[in-house]
Amino acid sequence: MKSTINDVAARAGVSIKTVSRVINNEPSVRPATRQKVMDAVEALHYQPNLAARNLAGTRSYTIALIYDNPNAYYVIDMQNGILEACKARGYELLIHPSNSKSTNVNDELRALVEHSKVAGLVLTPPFSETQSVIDEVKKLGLDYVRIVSSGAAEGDEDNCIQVDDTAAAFDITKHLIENGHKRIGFLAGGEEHVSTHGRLEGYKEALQQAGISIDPDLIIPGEYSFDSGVSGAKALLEKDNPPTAIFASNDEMAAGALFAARLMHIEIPAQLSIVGFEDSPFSRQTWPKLTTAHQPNSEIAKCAAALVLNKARSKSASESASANKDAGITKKFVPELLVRDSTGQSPA
Amino acid sequence: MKSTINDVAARAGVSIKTVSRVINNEPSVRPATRQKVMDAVEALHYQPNLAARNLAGTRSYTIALIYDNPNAYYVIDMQNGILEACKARGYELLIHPSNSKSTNVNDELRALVEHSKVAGLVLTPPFSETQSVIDEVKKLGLDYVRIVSSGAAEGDEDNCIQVDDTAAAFDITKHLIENGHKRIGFLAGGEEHVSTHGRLEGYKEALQQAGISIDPDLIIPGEYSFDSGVSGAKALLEKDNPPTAIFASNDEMAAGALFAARLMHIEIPAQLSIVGFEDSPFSRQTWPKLTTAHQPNSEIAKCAAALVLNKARSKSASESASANKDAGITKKFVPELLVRDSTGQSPA
DNA sequence: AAAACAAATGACAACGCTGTCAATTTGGCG
DNA sequence: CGCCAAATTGACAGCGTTGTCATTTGTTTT
Repeated sequence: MKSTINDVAARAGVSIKTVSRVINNEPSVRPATRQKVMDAVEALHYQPNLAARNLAGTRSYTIALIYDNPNAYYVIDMQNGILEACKARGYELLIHPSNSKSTNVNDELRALVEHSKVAGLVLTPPFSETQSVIDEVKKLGLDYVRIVSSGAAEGDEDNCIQVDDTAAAFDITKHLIENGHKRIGFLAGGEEHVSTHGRLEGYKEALQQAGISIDPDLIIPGEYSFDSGVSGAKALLEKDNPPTAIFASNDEMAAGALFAARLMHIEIPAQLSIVGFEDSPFSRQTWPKLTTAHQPNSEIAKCAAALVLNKARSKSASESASANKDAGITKKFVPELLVRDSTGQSPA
Repeated sequence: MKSTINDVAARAGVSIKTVSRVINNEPSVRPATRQKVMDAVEALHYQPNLAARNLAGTRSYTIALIYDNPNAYYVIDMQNGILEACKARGYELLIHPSNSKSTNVNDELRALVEHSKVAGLVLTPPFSETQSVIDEVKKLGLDYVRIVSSGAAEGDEDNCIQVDDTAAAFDITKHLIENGHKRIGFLAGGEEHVSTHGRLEGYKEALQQAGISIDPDLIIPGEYSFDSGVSGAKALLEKDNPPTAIFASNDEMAAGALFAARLMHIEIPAQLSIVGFEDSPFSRQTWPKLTTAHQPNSEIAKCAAALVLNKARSKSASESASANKDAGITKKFVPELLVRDSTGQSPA
């Protein structure tokens, strides 16, 4: 049967409290004793019982992921990353999908906290960028980490994992410019996302640096959806002086743009280059495969979770090495350019 | 602060044990007493503490979802459905993604059960259709529900939620036939999935019933992927006597088929009809939108979870109404034909 | 070498609930 | 009315941890 802390204590010849100290990495345990205990833990394959810990302790061993995102790929990636971090530290994950339209997120948050003791929260866009949600989380006194587009980190950098959309968009645009493109269309994502603005910013910066003037006519507002990509690209391509390249704000839109181009019998990439953003499976389910910026969602989530876990832990009175605590946690990601088959030289 | 069972007991003027009886729906509580307690529960917004329950009780209030499926849409749908059922009954969900290639699922199962007391399991394809996994689950004495294609339910119907792929495939094919199609290509999914065979079966039955002979040349083996859809459709359309309609075994393949057709400048649905299966977001991200069979994954998952929860509960010694226990749980689903824009009259 | 202090360890009571079993109440019946 | 079985209720001991605080052991200091 499963072994308990008593078994370990007996085997190591110490009290259960000492075992508790060792497995919680508390100070005031002699190295020799610590070793004895760890050996016993090893031998018995001991794993602390989560229910007991949650019940007895002041701190909890559960974190929650709150999301409201229609993009299944994104959610799954996030989840997997967080799960990985949790598993490594013996925490449990509570999944909480939420619909910001039909329910009041703040109420849900409160209920969540009251019902299950939760150690911390991982917030993803759009919640992570919504002030009222952030305020509520703070009010509840919860540890949290927000996964946000760089612009939304403000004075809260300690609690953010940032994605530098601007830098990545800059790189993508630069790639197009280096391929001789001078007229580059931009399909913007939803206004409410901070990333939308960041990506546009990067696009503009790259053009400016290359001395190419910005043509507002080539910037089409839209949403992060396939349909929006289709209509945006159409609008662009039906112009008198159409662009030779299109920067779609995400892969889904790029797929739509690709489709629109195909409908108009435009060859990709010979006559038109198209880029996406995110490196979601979408970008591999098109023909040709999309040039895009790889956004390591799973890794991002893993870092976010690790950060929350550290926060929760450091609250517990005694903490040994709080110095290099956050070692190995990247707090700022720059999606990397991934050149595939949808971009090429500008047709002169 | 959060109220406990003691608060409720005090307010209702009974012992905590009686409160426990009421919230667990145990018999032997006088209606009047029950009411008093329920009023107190109501007034105090009492919610039983999960950690305490898990620790104290013999049964657990956690079920697990084990999956190994690359289709993010599918997984999210499943998850949401299960989560809904869990929330309704006060259970918690443990998510366990697994990779059958890199790890041994059976070991993972064992670890899962030993570590966290788990009340039951929801298994999805391909695990739900893998004998060795099923055997292990049984050996561990776990309650489980398998979500399977009808063919795989065998003598285990009590533990299965079935999806009748054959019936749905029959309906889809019939729809094509009714539109005058006589040469219908079939793009098959992965051999290892039971659904693949079921769908092919339905296709054949419909043809036979319509008196159309089955042309093996029109049945192309493949996988449930976009690329497979592209190449399969190409193979079909490059034939001397190409089909006028293509039945792709899922939406992803259908999207691929659509793309291949587009590349060959074939108009959809004027020159060629294409159908998918599943009604995943894929089917709405194509142009034209796909005719498909709606597979209510979220609902299926919800039923599966409800069933597991019932199993787990009925084990607990005292159960009042075990008669109509499974009321409202559908155990067999037939995906429903959804006619959209990718199918039309056969040219000719 | 003893006193004084700090570090390491342990005993024991929670945590909020369920399970067991004993105590009490109820209702039916002679 | 009183007695007995059945139905209802309650007292209390865990479940496997952590937190508190007392105790023991080790290390300085003088």
